[in-house]
Amino acid sequence: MRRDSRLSGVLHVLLHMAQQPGPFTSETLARAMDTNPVVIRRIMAGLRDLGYVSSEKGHGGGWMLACDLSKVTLRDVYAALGSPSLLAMGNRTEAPGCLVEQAVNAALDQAFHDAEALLLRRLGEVTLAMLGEDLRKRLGPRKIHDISAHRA
Amino acid sequence: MRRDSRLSGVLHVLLHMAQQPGPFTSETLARAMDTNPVVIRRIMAGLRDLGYVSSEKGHGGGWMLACDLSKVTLRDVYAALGSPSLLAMGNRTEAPGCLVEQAVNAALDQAFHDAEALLLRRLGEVTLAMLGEDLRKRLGPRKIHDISAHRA
DNA sequence: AATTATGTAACATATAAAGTTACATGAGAC
DNA sequence: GTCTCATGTAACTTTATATGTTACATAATT
Repeated sequence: MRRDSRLSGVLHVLLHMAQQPGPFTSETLARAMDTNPVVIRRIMAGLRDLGYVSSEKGHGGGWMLACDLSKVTLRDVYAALGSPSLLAMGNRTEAPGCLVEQAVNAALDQAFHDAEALLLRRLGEVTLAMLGEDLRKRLGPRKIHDISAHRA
Repeated sequence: MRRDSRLSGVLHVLLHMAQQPGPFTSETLARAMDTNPVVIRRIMAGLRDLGYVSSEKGHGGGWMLACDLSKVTLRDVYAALGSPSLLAMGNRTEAPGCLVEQAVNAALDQAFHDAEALLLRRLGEVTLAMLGEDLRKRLGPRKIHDISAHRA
């Protein structure tokens, strides 16, 4: 597939989890995200390792939030995914012998680095709690739908 | 392959072309870039359409620079490639009905947009002539090698 | 007319995200 | 203790896209 949407996906999951008590099975979360339970487990694994969520097996098991939402930023979540590349473009050759290519790389690297740094800074400025606040504003009087409720 | 290296590649080509008189065949440029002539034609097509380079068929034909290098920025070259996506990440769903996902998208979009804008601004600040200047500094007393000269 | 070079379509390859299947493991229900 | 539910994970499939390659048409020079 084209662009990496794991960050978008996992944030969607976390924000849903913050709206109602857990736990949530991978099955439930996958249904809400219109994807596969294994995909959910895959993207949640990194967050569990860092203690942002916890998981329990067996009856009554599933995923639970395990962090202070005001302490975790989008950048933290990004890091939990393994810090995948942010930019779609890169240099043709990383350490070229050709001086011409070195000049090109130097110019591009600076621009790329600046853009990556800004993006990381912006992600670091937004906490999960802030996302939740924004969501409440969008909801207004409406009530969030219960993602755990499902038709057989 | 992983990251888009067309911008890096085409800049490399242009900077080589600026170092010696043309024209250059796709074959010559491909050899210098360690790639295929068709790849060269493909990435040069957009630049030709915008008048940055010209191409001639037949004997003595090939590619020539056709612009003032101090007037063309890296951003212009990027645009000539068709402005491919800059970021490797994106939203899972562009226009979601889910308010939760809308909140996530809004936060990510702002960060993504800021980073893209900065990258474009940086690319717009560097002209091909500036790249040439930087190259001359790197070369020092050395002479650039003639990419047209090749062993049979 | 032969040669050289671009222009382009069509096909092949490589990589990575996303989706799927299969099965092992652990925890509660009975 | 056994059954059921849920995660953990490996392996495989699918899809998208950049890149590489082959083939051949077209145009310009010799």
